[in-house]
Amino acid sequence: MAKETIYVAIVEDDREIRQLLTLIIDGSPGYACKQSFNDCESAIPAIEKNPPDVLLMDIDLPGISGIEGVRQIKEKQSDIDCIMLTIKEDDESVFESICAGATGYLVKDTPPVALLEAIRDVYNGGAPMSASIARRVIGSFKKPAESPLTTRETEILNLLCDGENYKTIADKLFISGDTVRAHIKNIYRKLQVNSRAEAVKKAIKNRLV
Amino acid sequence: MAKETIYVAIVEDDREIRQLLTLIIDGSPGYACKQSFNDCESAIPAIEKNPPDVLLMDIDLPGISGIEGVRQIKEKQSDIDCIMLTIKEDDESVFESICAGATGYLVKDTPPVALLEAIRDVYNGGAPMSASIARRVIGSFKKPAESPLTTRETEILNLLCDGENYKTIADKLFISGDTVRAHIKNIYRKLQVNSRAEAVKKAIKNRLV
DNA sequence: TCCAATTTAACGCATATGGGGGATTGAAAA
DNA sequence: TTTTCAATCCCCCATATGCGTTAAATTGGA
Repeated sequence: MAKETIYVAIVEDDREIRQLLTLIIDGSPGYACKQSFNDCESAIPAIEKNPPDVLLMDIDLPGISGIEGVRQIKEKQSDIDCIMLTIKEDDESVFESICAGATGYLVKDTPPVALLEAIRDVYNGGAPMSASIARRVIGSFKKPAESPLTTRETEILNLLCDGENYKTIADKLFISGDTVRAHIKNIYRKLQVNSRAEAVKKAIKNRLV
Repeated sequence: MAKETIYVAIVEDDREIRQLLTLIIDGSPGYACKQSFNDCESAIPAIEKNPPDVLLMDIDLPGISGIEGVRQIKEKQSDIDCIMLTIKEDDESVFESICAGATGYLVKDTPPVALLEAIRDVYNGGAPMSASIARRVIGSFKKPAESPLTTRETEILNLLCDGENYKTIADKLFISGDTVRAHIKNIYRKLQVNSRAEAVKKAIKNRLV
């Protein structure tokens, strides 16, 4: 399995980096750089005609961004594994890329051997990420330690998120509807919202539920 | 930096695996197995007194589960990096573990060298994951390709999630309030909900917004 | 070219919701 | 001991919401 050649395509606007990447890939047995491009505009139609196994995509490109490029390519050719190359690893770029369909995310100073490993990894069904990026992704799942809400309020917020109305919440908690209303008023005040929809949104986004 | 010794603790109920892990770790320069335990009940107080750098936690334990164990340990000692060891890699276990505070997630047949790498990686701020698990985590960010909603409905759903009322939605889209209501009825039918709260919840959870 | 889906629009009605006010109890903190 | 806060309960009221029903214009395929 590790013997077959993985075909790679590169989209990178810096000529030196592009040539360096091509050299690394073509110079390693089991890897071949099929195509390389300056920008998404030329890459997208060419890749559609001649799809690689793995695509290395620079995130910062003139014209169509790497993120948008991945989005368009994955739309049509979901079987191509895309690895983003980046210098900036700010949250937005990382998560936007992932949402767009990227399966790997490497910082540009990744050493050649790690780059080749990442290509192999993504080809074999993995999702290679630089250490700090993996930590960031994992971290986005953790719920914030402290909530401004009391336990009772959190309990009610949960039922609120399920679309229960005041009466059914009251019945489930064995309290009066007016008490439920009182709690909900406090919840809204603490979350700084003034409707159920906003409360639900904030609750889910902030992982209060 | 790579010279200092990383102190590891192990919680694993299978005696053979536990001894094997201990041997691997203690037999490798730069690693030391500080403590090992059968179960969380004995591990939690001991770890609190004598905290390791990295904790290897079996997910399937009698009594307190590995996930719950990590939750309790991270509550008090958030600086300990926890790596889950597992045979099952079903979605619930993976995501529950991550939410509980685990930063790494390895399948049990991970080769010794990869295990040591993972320990080093997590110690250096990474988040080591087996290939299939990383892919799963990344995959959870991708929005489902097809939504049952039309573009107009999605547009309205977005405003709905922001807590806008019918009138303001109507104004923003330059249509009548009744039309907004009509769209929302269709949205509710397609999402199989019957309140705004449920719609918002489903929209966010299914990444329709 | 015609059908199906989408988008637009309207009316009536029962109920849920959100905002305002005020009050009591018990427990925990200062 | 006093005071704060959580949790409980009550009232009024304007408006938003959800449901049923109907129907036009538009659009995109088949």
